[in-house]
Amino acid sequence: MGRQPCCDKLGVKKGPWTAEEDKKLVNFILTKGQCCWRAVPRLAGLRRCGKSCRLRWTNYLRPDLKRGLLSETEEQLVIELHACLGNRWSKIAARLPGRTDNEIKNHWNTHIKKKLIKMGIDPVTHQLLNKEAKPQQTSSHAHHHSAHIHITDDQGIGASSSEDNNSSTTPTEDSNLLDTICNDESLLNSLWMDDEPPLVDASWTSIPAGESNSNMSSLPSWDNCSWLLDCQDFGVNDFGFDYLNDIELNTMNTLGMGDKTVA
DNA sequence: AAATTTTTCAACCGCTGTCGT
DNA sequence: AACGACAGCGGTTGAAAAATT
Repeated sequence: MGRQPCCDKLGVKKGPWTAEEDKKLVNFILTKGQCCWRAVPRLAGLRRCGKSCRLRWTNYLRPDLKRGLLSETEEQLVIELHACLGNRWSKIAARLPGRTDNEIKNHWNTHIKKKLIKMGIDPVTHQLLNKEAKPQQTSSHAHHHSAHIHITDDQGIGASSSEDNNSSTTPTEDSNLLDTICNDESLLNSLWMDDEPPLVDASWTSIPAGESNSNMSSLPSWDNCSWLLDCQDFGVNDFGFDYLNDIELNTMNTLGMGDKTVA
C-alpha cells in the first residue's frame, strides 16, 4: 500500500504560473482561506499539485510580501542570522517580515555569498578564510567567533572582530537589533525554538484585525477582504481603492493589475 | 548586431517532522 | 509502536534576462 503521491502526476501542470492561474489561486484563498493544500487545486480549479499551489502562494502571491532587492539592513540581518542559524532559511525569513525563505536563500546564493568570499570570509563558517585551518564549530553555532560584517551601499565591505562591533558606522536601531540578536543568549536560544515571535511585527498584523480563522492562525482574517470577491475582473479600478493599503496593492501589482491605478 | 556566457530567481524534487489513527 | 497523510524545508534546476565578447 504505500503513501499516495502528493498529486496524481497525470494531467498536473508544471512550470511557470500564468496570470489566470494566479487569479484562480488568489480568488480561492481569499474566499476559503488556507485549508488543506492537497485539496486546493481541485477546489480552485487548477491543474497543479497542492505543493505547487502552496509554494506559489507563500513565495509570490501572499499579500504581505515585499518586492525588490534586500536592503542593506536586511542583508546585514541575514548575515548575522545566518551566522547564528546556518542555512535555516525559514527561520531567517521569519525574522524579516515580507521576505520568504526562498527569496533569502536566492539572495544569499547570488549576492551575499560572493560578497563574503570577496572580502575573505567563508560564507559557511563566517570565519576569515585564512584562519580556516583552526578547528572550529559547525556553521550553525559559530556565532561566538564569527566576524561582524558590514556591507555598505557603495559595495564597500568590511569585517571586524566581535570585539570591535560597537564601532559600527551606522548606529541605527537595526544595527542595535543585530547586536542584540547575536549577543543575547536567551534571544539566541529562543531562535532555536519553533514558535518564536518575529522580532518585527509581520505585515499581516497591520491588516485591520478581524476574527481569526481557526485554522489560519498565522494569517490575517480574510473576512475583511471579502470585497475582493466581488471583483472577478480583478482590476484595481474596480475596487474602492481608498481602502487598498500597501499590502493589497502589492498583491495587485504582483498580478500585473496594479498599473490600472495609474491615471 | 549576433553569439556566447553569466547571472538571477521561480519552481521543482525529495526529504524530514508532525500529527492522527 | 507503527504507519500513513500532510505541510514545510532546503537543495537544486533550468529558463529567461542581462552582460560580455
